[in-house]
Amino acid sequence: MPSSRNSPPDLSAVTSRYLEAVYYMAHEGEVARPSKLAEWLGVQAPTVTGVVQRMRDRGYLSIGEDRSLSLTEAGESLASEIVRRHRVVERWLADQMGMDWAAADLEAGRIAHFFSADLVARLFERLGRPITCPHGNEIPGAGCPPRQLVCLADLGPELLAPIARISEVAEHEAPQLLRLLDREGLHLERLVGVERAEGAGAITVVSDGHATSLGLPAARAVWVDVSRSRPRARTGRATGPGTPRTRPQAAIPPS
Amino acid sequence: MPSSRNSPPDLSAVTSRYLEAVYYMAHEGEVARPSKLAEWLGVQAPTVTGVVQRMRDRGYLSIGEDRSLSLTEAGESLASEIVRRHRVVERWLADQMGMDWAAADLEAGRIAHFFSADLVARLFERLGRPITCPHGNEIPGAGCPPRQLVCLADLGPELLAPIARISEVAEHEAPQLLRLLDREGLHLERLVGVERAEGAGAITVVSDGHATSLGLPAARAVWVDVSRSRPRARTGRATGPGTPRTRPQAAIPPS
DNA sequence: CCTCGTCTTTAGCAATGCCTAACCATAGGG
DNA sequence: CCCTATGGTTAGGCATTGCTAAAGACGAGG
Repeated sequence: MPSSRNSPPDLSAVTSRYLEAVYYMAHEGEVARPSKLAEWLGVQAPTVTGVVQRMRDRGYLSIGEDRSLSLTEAGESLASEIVRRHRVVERWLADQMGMDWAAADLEAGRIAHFFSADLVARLFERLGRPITCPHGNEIPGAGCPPRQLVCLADLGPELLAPIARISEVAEHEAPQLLRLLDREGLHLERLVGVERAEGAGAITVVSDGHATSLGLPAARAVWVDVSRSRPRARTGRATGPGTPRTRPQAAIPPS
Repeated sequence: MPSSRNSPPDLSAVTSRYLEAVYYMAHEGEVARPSKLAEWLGVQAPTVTGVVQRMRDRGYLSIGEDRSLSLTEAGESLASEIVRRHRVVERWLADQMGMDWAAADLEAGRIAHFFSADLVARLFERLGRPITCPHGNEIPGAGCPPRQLVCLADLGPELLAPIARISEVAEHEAPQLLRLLDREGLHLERLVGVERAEGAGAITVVSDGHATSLGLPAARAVWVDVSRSRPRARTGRATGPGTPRTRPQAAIPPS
């Protein structure tokens, strides 16, 4: 029993990060490209070329005619396990270690790759089998019930709906957005509506009488669950039982 | 602000592990040698030569005439911070994640290097500022009160003393020892005494009427705190208040 | 003294992952 | 039609961390 180092190396941390990044982009409807990866990971373009080619040779992803990257079935399955780890660990950091979203996401991205499957399973159980990460992205395999997500940029003016998720990509690219949302009280589960001025390139988010202006990129990063929406009373009183489309929803954040 | 990768590389995980291993050996009175490191780390000897030379060139350790390795002041200080991380994380894994000692030690050794200082500090606080790792080794900088440790192989027959620590080196080299101790009820804080047969190469550990035979290597791995010892009643009744040298000590392990 | 075994180092190679410099290719603008 | 900007790749290094094979060093035994 001399060695334990000769086995074909599992996923390296770097490869895992590439898989994770491509997964996020693909699942947000973006086209994953080498340049985006380079920016996401903070490395130079040629580095990406090399790693991506190795990943292609190993069957984790394919490179399209137009240089777009898409995960193979094997890569997708590996990536979703990686994302699962990331989000479970992130949940722990945010819920039990008291870290803010941005810090928890960053730290989880660094350390989660090294956690054993056993430890992740224990964390998952002890956290009460959470179904999303702290900012609402689903934990793969955790049985998240179906949601109908619409970003604020696309939310019609006649609905109030609870904030359900902050895009992973936006969070990565603009962590200050998280701080803004926090300052403005726009937390998960908060019931919000949207108003638009003529071609202003921005929307106004209204919640409980408080209004906040968001630029379009930010408005595309915040998603509400319209399967739990209610019609919006234009007067500001939003609590009349007027045809609640689904179960009523408290406007206070949980716990 | 284009780059954040050009800075002089911090300690790599591998270098950290080398520092940690040398630290353990030095603090257990062993002479750290390349061959021991190779075994400890599960790599081949030439690999050790290379890494150790690099570490010497960077001023982390010095290589003696006789090939013995000793940490420099800088190396010692880095190592104690690494050990601190390891033991804090280990404590978390054992206390809150329900992992057994062997698994917690292994996992901590793999993941602790990647935890940010901030996260380690948060863990430390939330664990109630523990002063030792789960098997009694001091957490550097945690203010462990002074102890007078003696290994079972050296414990006189006239004393009962509480088990205070299981050697890190022994644990690494013979994890099955931990399972044995657990099976036999020899937990931390358990009051034990020792009996010897003539040159048997083994001792008998007696605790509360229960006796366990330990070989010498194992007997050298288990340490008791004689600053909390009491004289031993030869009859087997060990609970008379006969001149308790210090505060009395319950024989039950804590929670 | 020779030999064997153990420990260590040298030499040489490979995989990862990072970089810079330079080259290619394609899409627009003029 | 050319020129340039953008995005990629190729070429060529470098550091780290592993490996094997082989050589040196040293002590214990015959």
